[in-house]
Amino acid sequence: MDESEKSPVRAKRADAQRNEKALLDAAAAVFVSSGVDAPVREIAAQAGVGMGTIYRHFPMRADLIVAVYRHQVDACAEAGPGLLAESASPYEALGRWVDLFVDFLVTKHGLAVALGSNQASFATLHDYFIDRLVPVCKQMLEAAVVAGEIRRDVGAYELMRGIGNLCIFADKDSRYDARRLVGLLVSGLRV
Amino acid sequence: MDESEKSPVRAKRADAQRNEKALLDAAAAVFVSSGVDAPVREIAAQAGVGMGTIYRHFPMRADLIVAVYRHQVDACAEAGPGLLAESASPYEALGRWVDLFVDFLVTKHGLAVALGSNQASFATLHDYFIDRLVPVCKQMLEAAVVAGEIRRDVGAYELMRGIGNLCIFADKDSRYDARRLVGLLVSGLRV
DNA sequence: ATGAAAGTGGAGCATTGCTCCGAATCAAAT
DNA sequence: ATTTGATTCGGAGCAATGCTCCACTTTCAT
Repeated sequence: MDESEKSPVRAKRADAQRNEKALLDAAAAVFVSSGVDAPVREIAAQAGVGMGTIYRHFPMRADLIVAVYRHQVDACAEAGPGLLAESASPYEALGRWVDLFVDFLVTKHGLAVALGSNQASFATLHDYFIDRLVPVCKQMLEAAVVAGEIRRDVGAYELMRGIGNLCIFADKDSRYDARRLVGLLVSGLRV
Repeated sequence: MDESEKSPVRAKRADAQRNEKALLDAAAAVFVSSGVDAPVREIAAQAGVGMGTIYRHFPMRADLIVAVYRHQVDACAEAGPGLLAESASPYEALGRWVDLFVDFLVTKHGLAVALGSNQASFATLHDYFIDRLVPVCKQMLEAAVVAGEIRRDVGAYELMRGIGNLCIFADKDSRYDARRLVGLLVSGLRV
């Protein structure tokens, strides 16, 4: 996967590359302060570009969100096999992996909502999370089933959606602890 | 609590009463077809009144939502003690009561989101649900704890919020079954 | 019947998502 | 260095929506 030389198409213009970088940085900053549902204008202003430029580089809001969080999602996905290998049991590995995911989600204001929403503008985001994380989750789930630790009738997709949902608005209410409830949900998996 | 005769203040004008009724009916209909987050203009149009009239009767969106669903929430709250009395165990009663709540929530498009959101405009809604349902839930939870059926470290408020969250977007994705996941969450309560 | 109080309607402002196209910029060719 | 065609940019402008404000209308006690 070499990004630097694509023979068929001409490389992107220098200013376009600069702007894309600026946009990514700006979005990351704004997402932290105002959540992933911050106004497009705010991100554009922070990056010092016009709105047209945002839509040119990231046609849908989800494209920008994915670009900003891709690394962290990948890291979470890649942590799965390691946990499975080094944990005392598949169930324990699953629990630790889920904690990773929850910690990621609850610190990204508004991300869990966007994830659950089936709006067309968020399709890319939804799909990226699903494509990347569901297979890992599925693997851990199956290992735990084989080990006889959990029930076999819960799918990885459904579990991930449930965890995502439990993280919605978790940052807005001090009386609500998403980690604790996700823990409850996961212990509900036990045979 | 007699609504029909309030001595000190003059009774509401006849046209105002008519409009309030029309608004309630219109809102109920629109909530079914377009969800509780339907545009205010749509509800006004359906009721055949101006927008000013909506805001006069129901200053915040939550007021209208509460007015529409008050009966059903009350019914759910009142079903609690009966279930506790007639079920084989407190835990079973809790499970059945939670099913009632979930069935109510998943059929009201967008309600679960509004419930979880801590926006000021939804404060009344949030508070009404909490005031009405948390005490009932707490009672069942405590009974189940006393019976030694569930762990004692989960609060009623947190559980209700978790259930509400699991119902978010439940109507938008056929691969996701809120009832099943709530069931999982509740079985996670077991000691 | 009448006038004050209560209620109404919808124009209008603010916010936000998104499109569109003339202007600005870039890079290849000369 | 200049030209020139392609690429990219910027932000005005449109549409949707929440909410306010107040001149006008309706009701009702007198």
